[in-house]
Amino acid sequence: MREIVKLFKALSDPNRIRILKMLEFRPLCVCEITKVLQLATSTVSRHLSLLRDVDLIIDSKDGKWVNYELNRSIKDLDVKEVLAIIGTRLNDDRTIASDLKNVKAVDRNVICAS
Amino acid sequence: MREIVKLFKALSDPNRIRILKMLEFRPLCVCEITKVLQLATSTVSRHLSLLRDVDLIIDSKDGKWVNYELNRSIKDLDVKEVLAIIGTRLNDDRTIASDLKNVKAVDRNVICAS
DNA sequence: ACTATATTTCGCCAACTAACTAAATGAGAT
DNA sequence: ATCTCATTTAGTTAGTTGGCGAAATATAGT
Repeated sequence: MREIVKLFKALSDPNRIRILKMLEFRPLCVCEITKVLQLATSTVSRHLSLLRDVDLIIDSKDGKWVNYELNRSIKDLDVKEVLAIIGTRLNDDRTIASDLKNVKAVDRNVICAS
Repeated sequence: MREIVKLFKALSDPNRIRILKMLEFRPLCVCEITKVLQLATSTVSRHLSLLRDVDLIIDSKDGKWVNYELNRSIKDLDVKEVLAIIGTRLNDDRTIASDLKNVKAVDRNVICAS
């Protein structure tokens, strides 16, 4: 019970949904996500650790960057299905579409530390 | 976006999940749910109106009672799928199992106004 | 070792949530 | 009309959440 509630809680924030939809396109580092969402880095980091806590995403170090990506190999059925729901939805949402455009344009080597 | 976030928010509370699982068994009035959850009536009423707001449940008047039941004829795909997820989960959860037992034993004519 | 950059953690504040009690509303029974 | 009971709404309070900036941590390059 506690787990599934935690999962839904993780999904009940627009910025976290935006992050998941961005990660559908490709793995991203914190600063790239920060750039698109226009939030403080610390805020984005907090959102990401929340999403990781419920296994929706996984992280891996890459030099000074931390890459976050959707956890596509998850075994947990709840997470799997919820991720599938998110995947098929919101593609015509204004914000989501705009985010996708921004993600495609973003390059961590150019954008971070600016 | 706002809608799907609202839907997940509605599901991110243990008492609301318990209500949904109880309603899987049969339609219930507010006082029956109140009895099982052991919360103030007003609190339960608020939870129910929240679930109704996102179309997870529907209500119908029956004399002095208001019956709440799962909205099984919903068209919205998100709501439909999420309801299906809830439906196949949590049946072995302690609290949920106990709630089911209590719901089966509850009778509005005996229990309400006690 | 020192600097620069990326990320995380901490402490704070404003907004929201879930609980309660009390008051208001609605509908059946006397 | 009045009474009773089920439910909803309003007002209050404690706890949670999401935002920020500052400080701490980690890693790469000089």
